[in-house]
Amino acid sequence: MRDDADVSVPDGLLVLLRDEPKHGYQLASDLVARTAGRWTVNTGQVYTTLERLGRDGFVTDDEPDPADARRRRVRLTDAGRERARAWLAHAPSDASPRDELVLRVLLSAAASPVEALGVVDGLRAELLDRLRALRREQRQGDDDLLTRLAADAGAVRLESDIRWLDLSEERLRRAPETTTEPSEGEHP
Amino acid sequence: MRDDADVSVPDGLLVLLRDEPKHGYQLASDLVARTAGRWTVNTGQVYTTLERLGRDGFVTDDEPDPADARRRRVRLTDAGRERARAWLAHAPSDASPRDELVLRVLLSAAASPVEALGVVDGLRAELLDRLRALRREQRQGDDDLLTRLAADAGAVRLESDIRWLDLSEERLRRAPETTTEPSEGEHP
DNA sequence: CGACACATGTAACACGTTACATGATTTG
DNA sequence: CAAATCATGTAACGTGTTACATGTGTCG
Repeated sequence: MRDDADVSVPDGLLVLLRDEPKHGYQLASDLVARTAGRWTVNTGQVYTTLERLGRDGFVTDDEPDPADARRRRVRLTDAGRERARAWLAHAPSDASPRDELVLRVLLSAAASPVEALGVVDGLRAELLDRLRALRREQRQGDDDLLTRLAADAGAVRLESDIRWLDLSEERLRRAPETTTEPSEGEHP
Repeated sequence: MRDDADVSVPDGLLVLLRDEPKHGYQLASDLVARTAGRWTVNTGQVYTTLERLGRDGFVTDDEPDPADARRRRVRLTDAGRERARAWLAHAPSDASPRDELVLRVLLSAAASPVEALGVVDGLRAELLDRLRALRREQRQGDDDLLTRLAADAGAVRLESDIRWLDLSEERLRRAPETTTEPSEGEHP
């Protein structure tokens, strides 16, 4: 079960553990470091997640270092290593069925295409603002590969969301007939 | 609290309730109908969500229809109507910090840019396959505004993900020095 | 010493998913 | 009548978030 689920923290931790056994606190800071600060986790969550990963056989406790019993290192099992590999290899299954932005437009378009045009306008204005702000920041050219990759992702995502809103506006204008359809059939 | 959270089901239900008071089962089917089948909810979840929305003052029970006591209609409060309006008006806060695809590339790039190139290749191949499949389906031209909007969203998203992977590949090729940095400073 | 980073947890809650349990009503 | 649909729920679990509680080590 949970074959096609795309879950972040557990899989992220497993990927980090491929290097070497680590302890919880280190995993939390590595996660921040390796995502250019994009991804922060509450340290506590790391421990509960590790506990579940242990229960499910993806990690085990490493032999404790007698000189430093304070830290509890955890290492990958074979199953854990395989899961990390598979997670890296396969794209998230979801081709945006449940995208928050899309939902807003679809739900308002179903009720009233005219209202939906207003919603599209508002959303696009907001996204354009964000894109401008992001471009301003990026002009500083603060290096670091990871930071650049993440910044690219943000910009590309914003651009494509805006492009989709443009497309949607066109479609909404073109077919604004009575696609209203308030509910079902007034109920039996 | 929960000011900037972007949650789907509760807000989606509130939007659907703007039309008129509805009961749980109807909300579940409306949700499917109004998202062109992209968004399905288990009926049970609707009821637990409605209970929480009621507790938080966003919906209340409508006066029961004595002729049809079987169905329990729920209607928006003023707070609920305002929350629905605000949800429609504002874009999801998150400019992709926690995007599943981005995470895969960042985490593998942090460990080894060379490995990351392989990851990028694999992910792109998969996304290209999906895009081709989606294009094949779309060629049928099965009308319906909502379906088209959702299909556009899927295609635009896939295209932009692929574009980002292209960009990332370039960056990874350009700076493949020793960005390895296994962990921190070998711990104190 | 006192502040701060290191390190490991627990508790409570929100949200989402799957799987059931239980009936009433409609319709073939 | 039997099956499908309508309708309302509960249970168990996974995941994520925030907020604490509790210590140890280091360093100014």
